[in-house]
Amino acid sequence: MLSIQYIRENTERVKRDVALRNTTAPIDRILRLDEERRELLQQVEQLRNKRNAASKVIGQSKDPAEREPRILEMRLVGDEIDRLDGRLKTVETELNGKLLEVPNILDPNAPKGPDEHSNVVVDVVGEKRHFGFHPRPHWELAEILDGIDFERGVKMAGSRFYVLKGGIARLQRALIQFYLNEHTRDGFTECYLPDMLSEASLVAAGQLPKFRDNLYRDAEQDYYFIPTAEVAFVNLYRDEILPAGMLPQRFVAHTPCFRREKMSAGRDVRGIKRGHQFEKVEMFVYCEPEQSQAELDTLVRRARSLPEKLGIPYRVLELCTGDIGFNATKTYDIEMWAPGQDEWLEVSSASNCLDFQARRANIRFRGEGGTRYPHLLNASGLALPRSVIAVMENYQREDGSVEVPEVLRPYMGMDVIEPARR
RNA sequence: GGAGAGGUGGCAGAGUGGUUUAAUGCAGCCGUCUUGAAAACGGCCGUGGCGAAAGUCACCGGGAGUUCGAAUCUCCCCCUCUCCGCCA
Repeated sequence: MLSIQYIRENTERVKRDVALRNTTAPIDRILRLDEERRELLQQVEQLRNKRNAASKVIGQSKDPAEREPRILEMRLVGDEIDRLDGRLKTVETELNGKLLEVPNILDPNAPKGPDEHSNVVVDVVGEKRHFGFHPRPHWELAEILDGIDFERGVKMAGSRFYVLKGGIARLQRALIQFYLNEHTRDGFTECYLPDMLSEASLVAAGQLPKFRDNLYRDAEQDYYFIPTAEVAFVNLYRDEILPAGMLPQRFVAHTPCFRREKMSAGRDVRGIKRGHQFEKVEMFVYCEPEQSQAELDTLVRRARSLPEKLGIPYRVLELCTGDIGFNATKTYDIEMWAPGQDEWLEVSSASNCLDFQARRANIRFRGEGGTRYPHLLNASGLALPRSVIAVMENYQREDGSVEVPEVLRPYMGMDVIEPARR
């Protein structure tokens, strides 16, 4: 969240950024509540001070004639404190609730625009392969390879669920291994994380209260299924003050992700591009504020190195103000080319969230200039089922077999995923 | 799931209604002494809110209550540990 001080002192900037995001936030209401809160706070504290002093005198005196009148007086002061404090609590509760609805400020250099159509392509890398035949979408390849069982996935769980089999299941595992090894080799610490987190953790990471509709949760207990490992990483150091010299901290994890999405009937219905459950390898960085821009650049560079090593064409997008997520100030997307579907697939989103999540999660560090909020960044590296799609569609051969990219062969133990024998 | 014991500052550990603005020790920082270091001695040594400042208020796992006054008493919840049961 933004600090109330920041909103108070930079009201115009905050309002402008909310508008640029093409959303709304109760800024004026927040400012009024803040004013009321400070007024009540001063009154309550003045009365408390009075009571504390009187209570001390009462405690030191043994003489009932001196004690009784003071006790009676303080009883009244106590009632007044209760009354004002009750109002204060009400005001604070509403204020804090409203503050959680305000999105992060935007990087001033972010391209302006109302929605994803205004995102800017900043780089396109790699030659789209020329096929001597009409390239198939991955679901057709999957049929030839007997690699994805859509019908039984639906039978077991419902629409948008599937089963990966044989070489394709192995391909996904190989990609996970490859990605994790790339990151751990360069010093990222691998983590195995909880896939279910408490409500407090979802609030801290910025998923709640605004995005409740997108989350799965346990019906009886306080467990939410993570929509991304980012949520877990934000909470790793929740309510902590990190010792001096500990930053930066760079992590990576492979987790499943669960997202409750309103699936529109005609869109992305085929294949494994979009589901309620998918795998992802996620990078996450805690750093000092001065370093976050450089860390974001590094994360983007890392993410784009992966399609490069896989030999798959990709492009880099800089998200416009209307498409940048609630928590982020600046975001780059990486999209892999999928020739069978004839579209670009988003496989990574790299965001700098500044101190927005650190503040929500109450994470600080000791550094020069005292105790401060670190900056938090996240980047996929990369999303799995879409990587699987990209490999299948880019490396397909006319008979429907799929060549295994060079870098994955040690993990696959094979050079080609062959068609199933009928 | 059952029974029991606990949760106090970076760590250890006092404190069961009022001179506690949480004792004391360790660790840490500054200084004195010293050629230097150690030791000794002195000082500092949690987080946040409000306030121009002086200052003040809050925080002893979380919440509610009793009281003029709560770390301390009552209730609810969370978590940790030990034993038992179950389980991968």
